[in-house]
Amino acid sequence: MRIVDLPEIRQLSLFDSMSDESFSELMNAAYLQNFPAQVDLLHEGDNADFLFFVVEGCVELYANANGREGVLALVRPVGSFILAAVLRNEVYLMSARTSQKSRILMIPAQNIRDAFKRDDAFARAIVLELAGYFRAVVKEYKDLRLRTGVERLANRLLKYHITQGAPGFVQLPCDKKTLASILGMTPENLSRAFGTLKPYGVDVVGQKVVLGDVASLTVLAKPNPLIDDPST
Amino acid sequence: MRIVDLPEIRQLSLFDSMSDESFSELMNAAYLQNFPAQVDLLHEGDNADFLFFVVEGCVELYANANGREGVLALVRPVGSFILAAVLRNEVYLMSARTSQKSRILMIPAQNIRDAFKRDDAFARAIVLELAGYFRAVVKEYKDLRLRTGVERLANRLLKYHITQGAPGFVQLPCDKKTLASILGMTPENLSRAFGTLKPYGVDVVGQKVVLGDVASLTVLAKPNPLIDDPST
DNA sequence: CGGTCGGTTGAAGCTAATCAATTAGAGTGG
DNA sequence: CCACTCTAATTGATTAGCTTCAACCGACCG
Repeated sequence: MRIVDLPEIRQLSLFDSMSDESFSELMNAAYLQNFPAQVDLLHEGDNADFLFFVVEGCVELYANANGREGVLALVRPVGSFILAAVLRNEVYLMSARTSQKSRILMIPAQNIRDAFKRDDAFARAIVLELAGYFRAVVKEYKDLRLRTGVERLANRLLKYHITQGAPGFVQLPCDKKTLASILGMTPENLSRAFGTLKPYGVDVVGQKVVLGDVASLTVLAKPNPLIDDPST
Repeated sequence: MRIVDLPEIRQLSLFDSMSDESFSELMNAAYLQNFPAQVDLLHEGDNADFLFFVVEGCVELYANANGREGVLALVRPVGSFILAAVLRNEVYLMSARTSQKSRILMIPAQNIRDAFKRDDAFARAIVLELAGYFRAVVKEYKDLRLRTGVERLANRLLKYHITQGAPGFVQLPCDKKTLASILGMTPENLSRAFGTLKPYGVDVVGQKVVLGDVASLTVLAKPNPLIDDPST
């Protein structure tokens, strides 16, 4: 948990143009810690004291209001979270908890802000990172605004299908309760949505899903690159 | 419509740390144009050829999918839009149209990207701008996920009430059809939501709203700084 | 006038959330 | 190996929230 030059961190687009000294300095101030599942790492409203990276495992970003809770995103290796709050030195807008046993890298926010002020290449890398984040949230927002629950599920399955690359097969990234929350619905509703998709060749066993008729599922889902493509 | 040193643009946090030469160069390449209401300025999926600023008037950002349309945001003077797409040199995720007669500043995307590469202060200003955008969308997303239509309307009214600073009075920023879409509901539903709020002292006449009992409206709305505060 | 447009109201239906009950699975300990 | 437990997941019944369709109202405008 000291001066670790984790190659997977060093090679992130955020850091790969950074000088060795600057990067070492950041890493010397950082903490690498293992957490069990279901540990709260930070809570919305807290001051942004650290920038986080998921090195291993999985983290849920979630939020509460009016007695309701919603999972906004899953972060998997190697992804960062709450960069915007750190840079603006404001409070977190989302809470974060480990959803599995996870290894988390924590960099003090002040060190990030110092590096941002000092290192021009780092500042530029942050721009592209933030712009990507921004576009990702806009897509999530459009997904929620413009689609029904069944459509969101269908498109999510097709997205996993493409990224996982196994023809006709999809592995869900989490339990169904969490998936439901990510998709903005209740577990009951997700269960019924899977039922609705059965005639389109979707068969679910635990976290494994068989897509028996991708063509007809695609007709139903009407995937839209401006919502579903991770790259655009 | 040539080399205009619009002071309101020059003083934006995006540009105020930029050198005079760089700023002039940007402005020399830019176009300042007047548009009537209901003109489409750009469409989602188009290449990001320009960065836009609303100098006067108002612009709606909206998106379509699955036969539905939703207004995602209103941009008023002096605000920019689609900065993320320009920086990443990708396609727009949202469409934009004038909702009133508007004066629009258009800066070619390539000039923005050049300035970003060349000017360190500009790159840093962009970071803070993008981080603010990101947080704004996250708030919109939470608003939609965690609140009912009536709650969204109540909180929006309270937000306008604060920003407009007139005790007990609110001026709606657009017609009700557009407001409904911004709030993620149908015009009919918005009309009924206003009806629901009547017992809480909300009286609507055209685009003017009287808040007769801010206290009880606040109890209903349960405003949350992590969703409603523009500053955080 | 008639026409259009923004807005409202009513009725019906759909989507999704809630509540309640049950089933299925994954450990645990005897 | 079998109960026992705990949780995830499903299913059914009900309700809430919202949309849709249709009719209607009033203001503004030719």
